[in-house]
Amino acid sequence: MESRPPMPWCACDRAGTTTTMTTAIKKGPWMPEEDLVLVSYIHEHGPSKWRHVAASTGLMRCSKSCRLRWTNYLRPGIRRGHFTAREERVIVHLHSLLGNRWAAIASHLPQRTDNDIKNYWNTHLKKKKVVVEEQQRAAAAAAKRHVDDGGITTSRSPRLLAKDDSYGYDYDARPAAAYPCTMDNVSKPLKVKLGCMKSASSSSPPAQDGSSSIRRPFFSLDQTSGSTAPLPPISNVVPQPVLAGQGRHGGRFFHEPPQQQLSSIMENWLFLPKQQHQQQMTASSPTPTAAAHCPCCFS
DNA sequence: AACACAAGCAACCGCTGCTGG
DNA sequence: TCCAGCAGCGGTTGCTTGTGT
Repeated sequence: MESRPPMPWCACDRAGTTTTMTTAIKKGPWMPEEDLVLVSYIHEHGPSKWRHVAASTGLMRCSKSCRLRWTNYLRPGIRRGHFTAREERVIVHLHSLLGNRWAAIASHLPQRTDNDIKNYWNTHLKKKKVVVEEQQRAAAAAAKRHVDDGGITTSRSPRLLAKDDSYGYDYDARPAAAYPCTMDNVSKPLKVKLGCMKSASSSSPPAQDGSSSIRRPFFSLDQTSGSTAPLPPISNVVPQPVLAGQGRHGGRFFHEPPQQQLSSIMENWLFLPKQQHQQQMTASSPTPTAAAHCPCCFS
């Protein structure tokens, strides 16, 4: 193995490449104060030019760290915590199609970050997948024995299996504890770590279910919370996307509404049994246009 | 109550590809 | 056309928290 000098994580780690970064780059968990600085800067200038963000804010963080913190944690509209049954199914199906292309998968779940999905896959779904595959193998072996014995067997497509509850419990019966899409992401750690939120009771413990006990953050980037946030609509803060999934400015986190919800075609494909789906596609789309956008018909 | 182990997740790392000079 | 800089992406790490003994 050829030994190379370790590559700097990002450009601002390189000695001498910036004039302002004369001190060590800070690593590790972000402090609430840093979050505030970053959010304030992005509020003013927008989430771009990450190198300038790092340099201008005085944060001793490299540009990548700033970008990651924003995209994975501070960005408004992201949902954290419990994944719903539907989200799980989407992830499982898209992963079977796309593999570990987390950003592509995340583009169909715009409230989730690729990092979140990746973590969720690695910690939850991968294990489930192994269990399911083992069950399928066992079932297939049993069916084969049945056929060998002269019996009748039926096959089920993976899609049918997924439409059922193949994981052994009823997803939809589980409570969907939606994490509020607010700047609680910032205010919660602020409250917990600094205890500086006037609106939060000093004696109340942090929310355990992912929801926040903070009644009114003193600022918010959330459009839907109806808070008295002094910030403009996020459309003013966040530059409108170019084309989803295209290139580095593909706006993977800032998709327009068509990406914010699954398209009907995609929903169709994900959640309907295959035969039913194909019948529907054939009936409803005499032209190949719709089918051309359907992953299974397309392939 | 204390310790060990496991799980979850935020952040780091480095490669890749796009853009503009 | 080439090259440097920048941002995106996926893999990995290590810290924190939860759970069992």
